[in-house]
Amino acid sequence: MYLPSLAQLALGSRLKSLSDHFYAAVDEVYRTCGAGVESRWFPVLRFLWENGETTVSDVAQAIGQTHSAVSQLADKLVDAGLVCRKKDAQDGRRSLLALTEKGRTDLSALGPIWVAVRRGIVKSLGEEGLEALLNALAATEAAVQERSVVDAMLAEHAIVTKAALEVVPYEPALKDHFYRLNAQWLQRHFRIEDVDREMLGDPERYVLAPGGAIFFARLAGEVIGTCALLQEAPRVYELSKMGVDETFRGMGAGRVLLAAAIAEFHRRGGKELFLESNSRLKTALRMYEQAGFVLQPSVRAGSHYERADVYMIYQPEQRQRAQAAAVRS
Amino acid sequence: MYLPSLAQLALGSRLKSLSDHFYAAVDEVYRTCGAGVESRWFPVLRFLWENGETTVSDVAQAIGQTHSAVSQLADKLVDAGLVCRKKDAQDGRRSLLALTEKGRTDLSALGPIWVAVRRGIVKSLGEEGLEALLNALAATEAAVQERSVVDAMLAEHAIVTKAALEVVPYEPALKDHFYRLNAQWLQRHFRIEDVDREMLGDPERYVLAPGGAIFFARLAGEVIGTCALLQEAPRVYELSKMGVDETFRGMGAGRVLLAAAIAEFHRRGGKELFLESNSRLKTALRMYEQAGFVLQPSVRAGSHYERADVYMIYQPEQRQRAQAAAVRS
DNA sequence: GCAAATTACGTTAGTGCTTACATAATTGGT
DNA sequence: ACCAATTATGTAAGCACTAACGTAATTTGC
Repeated sequence: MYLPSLAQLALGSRLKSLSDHFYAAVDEVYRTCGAGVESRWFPVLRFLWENGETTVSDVAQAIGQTHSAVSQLADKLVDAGLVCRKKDAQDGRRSLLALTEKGRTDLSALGPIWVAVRRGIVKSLGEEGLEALLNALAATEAAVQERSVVDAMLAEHAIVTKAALEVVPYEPALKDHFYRLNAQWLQRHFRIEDVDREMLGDPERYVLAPGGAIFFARLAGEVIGTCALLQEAPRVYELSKMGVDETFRGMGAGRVLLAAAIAEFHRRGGKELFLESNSRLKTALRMYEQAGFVLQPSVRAGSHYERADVYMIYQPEQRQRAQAAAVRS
Repeated sequence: MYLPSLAQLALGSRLKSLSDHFYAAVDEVYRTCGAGVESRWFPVLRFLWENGETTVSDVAQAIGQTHSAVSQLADKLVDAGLVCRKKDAQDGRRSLLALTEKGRTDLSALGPIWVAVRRGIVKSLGEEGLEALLNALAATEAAVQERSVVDAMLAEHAIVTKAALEVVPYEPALKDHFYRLNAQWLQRHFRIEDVDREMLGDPERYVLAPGGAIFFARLAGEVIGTCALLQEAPRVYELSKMGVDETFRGMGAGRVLLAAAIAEFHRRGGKELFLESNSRLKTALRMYEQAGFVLQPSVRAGSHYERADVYMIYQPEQRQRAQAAAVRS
């Protein structure tokens, strides 16, 4: 399942999907139990049952839909013989909805089914699971009700766009981010190998001490990406451990981190810069290419990683030549 | 807001409503930020962005929708210039979807907005609130995925319909049900008078101690109805405080409770049993009649209740005579 | 007391998705 | 090698809902 990995970003889709599942589930129960109703009728029917004669708008207001929706649904319920429409004597604009005798008896007969629905949900989600869901829903409904979500998003957008993307060198306070940001893509696409765990857990010892460097990208206070430059041998460096938080991709963090690492490589007078990666990481590979890395025909001899099936070397002149050739053709 | 009060029973509607709210919120943000995309496109676009060229079915599978939905959405994305369709060379049936150059650059530009969306949701729901929501969603998705919800509901339905309706006498653990079940119909049709509140709040003192009895109807573990027998004077009893949970009406709970109370009246050697009620409670009155109560021409003198406008006495012989007369005519 | 604004509702057109069906390409069993 | 099943996709029809509009009734402001 892919959607859950998008977390907050696809809430609408996930909620919709769940909603459809529940409607379908209840409809199936109604059908197999021979009840002549549909799950989407429930809020209206139940409201009428509890409140007696009510206007269309009142129902709409109560169940959080438009009056049109209620009006159209009422048509169906009238067709099904469950509800009747009356004109309000006091106010000629109003149309009063009420259960018919048949509606009332049919709903009474639905009792056991509703009980089964309720208990079935409890059973399959668990007492606490259901409790948690209902609480979360109630809280979310409250937040959404007063537009606070939209406002918060727009406010954050102002903050984020105003904030500059900055690259900062390693400092001990950022140590955990080094692990977190790399674990994210490793777990998603591969698995964390022992050699990763060592280095990610103690970057000062395995990266900085041997003459390497680490950079972090920070945006509006959030650490959203990292990248390491490892010293493999005198004047030979490896670009590695590049990770950008999934939810912050596409903001150029990778590019600026890469640029910072390359600048550092030059600053230290390096003469060879390479990287190992995996062919699955398409976006990353494209970015490496654009930065001046050139794909080598074979894997680097004696790689540290199982997952390495791509070997690139930083050769900006050669890349420019290749690009020029592509344009000419 | 009415829906939340329905808790589990209207999950579909509540989730749908929330889903729409989120879609609308994100769309509003996109619009005010001038992004040329719609919130519903997000899962597809994001998936293509992360995975490059993919088939329609793969996308559909990943985002949990039908291939038709993806196919139709792809049409729109092609119209918008964000996506292109290619035929797969290996497999002529397949239609490969991929971001166009424009699509890729547009999505890159969307980064800050996605960040804002994410952070906005965090801000307005709170760190823990969001965490709770996401966890609950994930758990629910898992449960729903494997049909366990439908199966559980059907299983419960079998249990509920097969379960015998049992009547049990009062015990302290059931005290709160006495209040709950009576408050339900009182609030619906009348209001809770002070005399009610006293008795419902402390049945041991006001019902049992003066020589009365209370019964509960239980179905598959759930307490769904109650009924009290009050001792008015030596050998004179009042039937009162009969309440059946609205969602369990029509299952015969009222009838068995009534029978239990009458049996208890006989067991105690009572010689007069009466009740006071209200003419609005049509179904209840019909039930009383069938059990042997006979409507009296006037209200009982010195009634405790404002709402009493019906006075009935338990006279089974007389009722039989009346019935016989009705048959003869 | 009467026009203007508001309210209540129904209707229409449109959207996003589904199911059902149609079609073309591929795979598999014999 | 060939016909039947399967797979991948597109298309059509339908459903639930919304937004937008129209109409009738009521309220408000002067």
